Amino acid sequence: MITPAQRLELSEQEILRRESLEALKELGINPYPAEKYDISHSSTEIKERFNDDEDFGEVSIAGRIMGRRIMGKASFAEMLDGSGRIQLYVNRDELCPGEDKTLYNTVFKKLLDIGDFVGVTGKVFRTQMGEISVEVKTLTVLSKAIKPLPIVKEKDGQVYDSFSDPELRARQRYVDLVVNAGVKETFVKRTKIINSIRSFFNEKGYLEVDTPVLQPIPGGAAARPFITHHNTLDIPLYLRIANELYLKRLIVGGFDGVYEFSRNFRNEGMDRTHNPEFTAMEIYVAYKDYNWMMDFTEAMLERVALDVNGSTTMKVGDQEINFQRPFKRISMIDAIKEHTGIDINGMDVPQLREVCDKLEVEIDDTMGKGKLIDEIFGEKCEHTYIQPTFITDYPVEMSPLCKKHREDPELTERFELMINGKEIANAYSELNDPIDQLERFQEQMKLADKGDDEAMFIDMDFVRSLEYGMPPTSGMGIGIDRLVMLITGMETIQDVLLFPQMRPEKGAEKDAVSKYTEAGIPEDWVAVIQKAGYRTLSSLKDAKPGKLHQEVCGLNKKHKLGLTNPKLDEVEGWLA
RNA sequence: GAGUCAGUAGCUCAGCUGGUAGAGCACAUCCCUUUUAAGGAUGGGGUCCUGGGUUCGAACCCCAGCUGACUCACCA
Repeated sequence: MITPAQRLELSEQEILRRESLEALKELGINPYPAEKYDISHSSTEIKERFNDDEDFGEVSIAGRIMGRRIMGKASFAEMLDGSGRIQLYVNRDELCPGEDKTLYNTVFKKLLDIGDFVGVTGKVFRTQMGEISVEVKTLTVLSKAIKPLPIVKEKDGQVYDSFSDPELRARQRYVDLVVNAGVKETFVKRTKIINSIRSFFNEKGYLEVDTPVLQPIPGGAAARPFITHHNTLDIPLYLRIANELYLKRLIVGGFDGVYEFSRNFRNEGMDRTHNPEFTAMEIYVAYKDYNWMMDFTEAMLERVALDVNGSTTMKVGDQEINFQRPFKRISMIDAIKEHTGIDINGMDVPQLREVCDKLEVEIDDTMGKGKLIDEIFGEKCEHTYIQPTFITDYPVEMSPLCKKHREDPELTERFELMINGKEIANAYSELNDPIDQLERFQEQMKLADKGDDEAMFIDMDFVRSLEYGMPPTSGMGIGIDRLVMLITGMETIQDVLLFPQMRPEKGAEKDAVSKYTEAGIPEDWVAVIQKAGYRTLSSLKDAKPGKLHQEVCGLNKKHKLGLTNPKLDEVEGWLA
């Protein structure tokens, strides 16, 4: 039954659907049956395998009704299953060969709606318009939708009435996935990308591992962590900002190659490229250096492009990006020289500040040498690298976990991979000198004291592990969400996350029904009073009895609530 | 955190200089032949984000707030 309170809260269409739901039950049809429904084909299988010269035979398919075109005793409907859409042809006398035409006239034409799940069996054929369709012999209601879906129609690539509000799309991803073509495909691709990377690593014999998400010291990156608390231990714990230090401990422990797809958490801003939780993949391989890792990374990405797109080239916006090996390699200092004509090699902090002023690069007083160079690069060079390019040899101050360059102690053996003007991967010859590592951590602490709230914490257990000896190792990290954005051509991280973080939905505040009844207002009328705008008991204080009386009587009539209107003096009593 | 713009029917959006709230799709009723973003006719559906203010009169103007989008700054 639909209660008066529901009648007030639901839209007309929702009420109609609930009434259809009741009507189905009265006909003895369970709108939410428990039994499984056997499916013989997916819609795409049917469309792929249908051949006009052969009898396809009977099929059994199930999915959502996404559109209906009803014409007397014959109708067409569109069914959406997990693989795509297929047209159904529903003929009254095929579906109901006997005298009783209820299933067609009442159930199909009146009680079913767009969004409902049904299963059908029937024969595959091609209509006069040339569309491969299923002629429905049996129809089973599998699940009734009591909320109408947005209707999105499409013809020749032109989309009509698209469900486009970015907030609603992300908040109600289930609706987005159902009605917007291509959304599913993005997420299928995401999984394909991850699977491709995983098989590439597994084929090389590297081991996928799990390391702690709850960490006593949030290490391995410079970022503000989420803090939580463990009751039994009575200690603070942090959600991981990176898994690097744990993977390196495993290299100390004797694994030759380990990797992890790591959900990381950073308590920082949110925008089109940042979500509080995101996925990074990190891999560490013993006895390798960053030159080897560049070759390896190239091979991995070429493989991913081939696995996912079937080609090493892909269009991103106006650009065509080529993942064919080898990628361009250039040192950071050379990149800056190339784009600004200035050779910063060997410059000290005052000189670098001068360069920044000259290039109109914004800086502040807390910035050290590494940060200054990074600013110049970020401002003048980064965005120009459209084709995959390795930028190598970063300043030592920026890379506290990275080994110093074999030829220049001012630099580190680090590379970042730029594609389409953005950083996609980051890799080092890992620092395995425990004494150097401790000093670098201490440098970070000094930065923290200077006000850099992203400087790293010191993880003494990690330093201890290095003291036991870590083989020369190269590690690489890749931002999976951003890689997926690149490969799927999506412009925001929200488009490649199924459930991006959102501000909580806030319903308008309302007092509980009991608060009203305690004040002597009959329960039946509470929802009506709230609908009239008096959502809290206190807001009712200033109400004029005459006006309130008219309002509630009006709502009773308008929404066909079937309540007996109160007398004016009764309403006065509510306000007393 | 700053700036710009937006919030009107279930969805997408009009709404002029302040003067009775609109369209398409969806929905309902009726008609109907294998139709295809089906068609025809008729109809129902609104807290114009919220609260103040100005005004004879506010969806529209002013102020405050809420929510969102975009741009910028920081982080991946």
